[in-house]
Amino acid sequence: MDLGTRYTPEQIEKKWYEKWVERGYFKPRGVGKPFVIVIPPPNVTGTIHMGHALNLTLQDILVRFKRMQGYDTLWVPGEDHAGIATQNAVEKYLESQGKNRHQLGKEQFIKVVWEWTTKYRTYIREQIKTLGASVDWSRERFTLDEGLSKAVRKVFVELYKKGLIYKGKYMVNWCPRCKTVLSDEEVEHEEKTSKLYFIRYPFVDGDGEIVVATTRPETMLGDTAVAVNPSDERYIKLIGKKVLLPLMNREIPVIADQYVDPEFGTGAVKITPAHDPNDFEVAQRHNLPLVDIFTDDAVVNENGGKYYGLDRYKAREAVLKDLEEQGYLVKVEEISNAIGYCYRCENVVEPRLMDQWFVKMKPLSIKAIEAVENGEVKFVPDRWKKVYLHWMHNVKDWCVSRQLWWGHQIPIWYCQDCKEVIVSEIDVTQCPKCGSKSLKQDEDVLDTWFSSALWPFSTLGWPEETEDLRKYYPTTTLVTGFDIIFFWVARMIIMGYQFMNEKPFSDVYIHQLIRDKFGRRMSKSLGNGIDPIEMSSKYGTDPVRFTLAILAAQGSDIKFDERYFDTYRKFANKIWNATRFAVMNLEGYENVNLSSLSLVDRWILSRLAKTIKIVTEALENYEFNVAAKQIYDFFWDELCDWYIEAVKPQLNGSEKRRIQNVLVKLLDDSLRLLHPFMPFLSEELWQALPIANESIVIASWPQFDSSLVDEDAEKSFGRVMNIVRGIRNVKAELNIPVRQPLNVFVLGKTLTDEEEFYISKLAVVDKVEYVEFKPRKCATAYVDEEKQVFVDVEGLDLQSEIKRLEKNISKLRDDLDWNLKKLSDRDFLEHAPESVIEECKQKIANIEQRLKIMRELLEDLK
RNA sequence: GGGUGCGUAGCUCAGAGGGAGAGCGUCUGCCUUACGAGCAGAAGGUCGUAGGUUCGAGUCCUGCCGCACCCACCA
Repeated sequence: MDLGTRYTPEQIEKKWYEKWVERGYFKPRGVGKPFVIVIPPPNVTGTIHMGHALNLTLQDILVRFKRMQGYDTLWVPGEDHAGIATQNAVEKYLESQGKNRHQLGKEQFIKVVWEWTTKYRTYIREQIKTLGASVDWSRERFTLDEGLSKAVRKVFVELYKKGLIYKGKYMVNWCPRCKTVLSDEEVEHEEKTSKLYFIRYPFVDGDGEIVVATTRPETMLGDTAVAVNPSDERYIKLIGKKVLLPLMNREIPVIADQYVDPEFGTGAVKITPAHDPNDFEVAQRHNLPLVDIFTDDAVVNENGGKYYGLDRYKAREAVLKDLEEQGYLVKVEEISNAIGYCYRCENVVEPRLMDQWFVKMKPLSIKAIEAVENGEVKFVPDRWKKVYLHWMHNVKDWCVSRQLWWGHQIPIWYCQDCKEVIVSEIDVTQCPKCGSKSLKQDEDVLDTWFSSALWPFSTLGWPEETEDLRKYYPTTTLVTGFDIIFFWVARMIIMGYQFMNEKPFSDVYIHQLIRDKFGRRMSKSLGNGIDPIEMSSKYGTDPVRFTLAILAAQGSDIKFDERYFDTYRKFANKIWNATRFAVMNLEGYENVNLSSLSLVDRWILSRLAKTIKIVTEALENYEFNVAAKQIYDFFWDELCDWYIEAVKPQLNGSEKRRIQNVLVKLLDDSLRLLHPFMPFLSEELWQALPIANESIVIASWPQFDSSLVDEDAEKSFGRVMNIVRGIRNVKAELNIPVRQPLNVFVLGKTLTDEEEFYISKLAVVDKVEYVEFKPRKCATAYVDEEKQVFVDVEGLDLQSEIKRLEKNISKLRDDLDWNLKKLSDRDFLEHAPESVIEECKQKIANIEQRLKIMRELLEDLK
């Protein structure tokens, strides 16, 4: 194969993916221990963003790693119908066409959404492929496909029959823009400075007034009481009196309720039962009437008197204006309070009293709590366990009905004649009680997360008892971001135990969220998003993946800068060229055993063995960054900068054959280690190696071979590296061109032939001479207790050399002092472990020896 | 009001009990039998702050100061 001088991702990435799919590599082998991941299904609203890219990359790294290790790996792909999000996206699209969903009607609208969905699913699929994700496309699912819809209905019906789903009238979160209720999790709270208005409510009997404080003056239109704390001395006498509600001229009572905090505001609260959860509860306790003043788009309704028809903000202005004019507004203060926003459209959520469907969570949470507490389901990093448990312990009933058109319609039918409520997994056409055919299905659909909660088993075929379900449930690992722990992870655990009687997965790896370089969330509105597909075509998919992996430390977010990609594109190029160099030199390669290894061979193979160990262990512990860093350092610093450089001079000699073998082994194993991170590049280059077979995708993972660990070689070559660095340093600091060959004198125990050889080549040395006395007028390159290395510099500037030596001596002396101090400390000697003390003594001996030598050298110069 | 995470080189971040690391940036050299997307060398840090534990603390504990996020029905 002919490798060009540059790494060109666009040329190598196109050709492999389809080949891999065609050959069925991404399907489970069917033998071995299963390793199963279900993808967090992307929403069909649009495109994949950087967070998906991170998510997909980490999953793919695990899957490819496990596949190479011989597991029966399965990664199930799919997409989520994403109820509100998709409906909103399509509505926006319609709007751009000058239409709205009501004009189309429900049936037609849903048709449009399906077309949209089909289009975006195709698009998302392409992006997942672009990123190289080794998912099994033959098992792709969609949360609204037939099988999953069946699962949803079955779950609903069963929960209903067990009394775990009920319908009831409660205070819910209403989004006036999306015109649907939301679960508590779907409301995002943000701390804002608001105005606190103090309003005068005069007593009916004309005897004074009571002042209430509120942030929402417009809701006074629906006030049905004023509440004070029963123990509040100031107001005790007023309890039971009636005030005249300003603007509305309604009489409402002053009541006493523990809920009121005497410290806040005036200690008197206006009670608007239909528009505030607390007020609602107060009203329940005191049998107060409810006055709903808003329509479903948060416009004042007919209960709002003259304000009828104004939206909530206009109404607020109008109410304030009138209050002020009529002298009811006492004062305005600024306070900070949390305001709830719809997580899909960012409009302010309106609390509303409505009849909705709920899932009773408490009984369902018991197993889900137990499982995480006893480690059956493990969070990584484990601090998320606390977050999960805190939520689960305080879980409230889950409002699951949505007033949307896009989603799983609730499988409940109401008989129009006998009012019977029928729950059924299949469509009902006749009332089982009265036989009437006049039935109406509940209009609402289910929360999109209801179907997501079933994902780990519904995708494997449940409720059918499929082979896949039997074999691949429970799944192994879930990889996701912390932003959906409550929405998704928690509910999957609940449903897994409820319907499969088993956990949905063993490990939950929670990765970071990707933010922009200023730490802000990437979003369309900020325009700060970085498109992974664009990055992929700009830098290559492999560099993008590697970048994401090496940034994936177990922190809580990644501040992202596009420049990172450049670093790892360079790395890819480095790998490309190192392999190219090797391949260029593999003339007449024959696969023979590694034998009679040279020093540098033994050194690099020892390093390789350790690298394999570190990378394997890191991946097993989800330490993606550690694994990636190890590969990077090993490949670049050790393999390229030292091994290949050391071996170059021998490539045309008699050593060639051995070096070829070592090089091939190094590249073979390195590319295998690299494969989960850079699948395309590793495949392309691996195919250029003489030992390649079908595909690196199905090649085996390198095994740690302890027999290759060679501490002597590491020590010996380590010294070679230090001496080489010393000589290079002399050259650099004394302005001698690196390539200029110089003579080197070695005093003390001689170097081995091999050491001498590598030093000569790597440091560009003309001649190494062993001497019995210190040579004069030479620069000191290296000194240890056994060896001293000097560089013969023509016209050595004594002053610079003295300076160099003095600098080194002073460093060494500090070093020595530190160690001496330690060793003279009785406490240290008593408490520190023997090995540490021994090490300290060793150091002192070494330093003293070196110091002595260097002082002599200095004297000599002076 | 509770909780979590983070303050380490100019920038972005690793490191989690035995004398501080990387990438980018900066400075100095270099056409060297793959790679200038490269090679060699160097400068740069009392590891936010004050205490504590320990023979020994970026590393463990506590307080404080900053930053970010999550949860919570005080209008």
